[in-house]
Amino acid sequence: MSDPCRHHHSDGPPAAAEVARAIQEADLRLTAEGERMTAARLRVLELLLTAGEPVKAYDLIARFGEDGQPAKPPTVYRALEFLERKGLAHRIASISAYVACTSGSVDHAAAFLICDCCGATTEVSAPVAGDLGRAAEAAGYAIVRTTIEAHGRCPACQ
Amino acid sequence: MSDPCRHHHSDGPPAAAEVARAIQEADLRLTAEGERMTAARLRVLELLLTAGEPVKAYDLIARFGEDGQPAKPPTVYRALEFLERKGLAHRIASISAYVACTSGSVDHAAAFLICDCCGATTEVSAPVAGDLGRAAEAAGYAIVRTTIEAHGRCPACQ
DNA sequence: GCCTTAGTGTTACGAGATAACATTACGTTC
DNA sequence: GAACGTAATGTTATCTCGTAACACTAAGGC
Repeated sequence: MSDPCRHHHSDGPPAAAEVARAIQEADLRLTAEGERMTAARLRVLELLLTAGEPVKAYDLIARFGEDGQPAKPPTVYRALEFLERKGLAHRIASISAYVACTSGSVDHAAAFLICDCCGATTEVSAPVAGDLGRAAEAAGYAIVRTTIEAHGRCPACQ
Repeated sequence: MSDPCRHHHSDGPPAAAEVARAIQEADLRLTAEGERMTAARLRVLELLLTAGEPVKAYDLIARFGEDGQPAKPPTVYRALEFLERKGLAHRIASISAYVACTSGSVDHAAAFLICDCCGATTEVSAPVAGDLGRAAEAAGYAIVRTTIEAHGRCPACQ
């Protein structure tokens, strides 16, 4: 947010019911895959979902304890690593922040539109077969994962 | 480099003559734009060009002095900020590293193919009018800058 | 019950980046 | 060519981000 505006007009955090539903869905899926939704993972996912926008790791650490007690960094970083591996969260490298995944598909390449004004972030699907895929093919690269982030202004901030 | 291979087979650092030519070119262009190619900026650009691949900021700091004396962090970070602003270098967010620009065009969006095996990095032009541009348009975003990085294996490492 | 493995707790530290302020070099104007 | 304003640098300190290492605990398989 190089030039942040004061008027905050994101869609706002999702309702508690939506968060609960997303968590339940994630829980089911993990169980089906033989993975464990532990307390720490659940808490971090909950924080990400509730925020509804990218959150810094140390903000998660600070908000971790229900009683205001912060977590130890490894606790949160481990949970993030797991959630990312499972496609439930993404790291946004250009701002060193993390966001809950809003895409339905499990194994997907993500791309992000990030508003430098209000911080709103939109996840869009990243078709690997597109421009970047063609460039990679031309160069003979075998792509494993991508980081695609566009910064600018959202409709409301223009 | 999550699974680094031992066989190092990048193109190797560019010849001294090439580095010298690139520096001279940059120098001319900056002067024409009324900018100053100061000692610190020159040194950082030289280090980036000589490396021929992404370099961590603290490696630049360590190598900064000709006599082995490190620089102070702000010295290098300021030079990097300047070089990036002038299109002479790029930051690669997904690995927190910096690389000299290998594209001829001055004001360009860059994309990178990064080999997780040998570290070789190829800069390709990032057509903003492509997939990402369409997604942004559909969402009503006005894009200012992009971070596009693909990780995988280069031809030699496959 | 015993064993293996996945996950967590804790301490400490390494790496990445910048804030703040004093000082110096540069080009311009008169 | 002295005075001034601005760009760039020097310096110190600190802040943020992320992980190594090791001890411990919980969960599931046999």
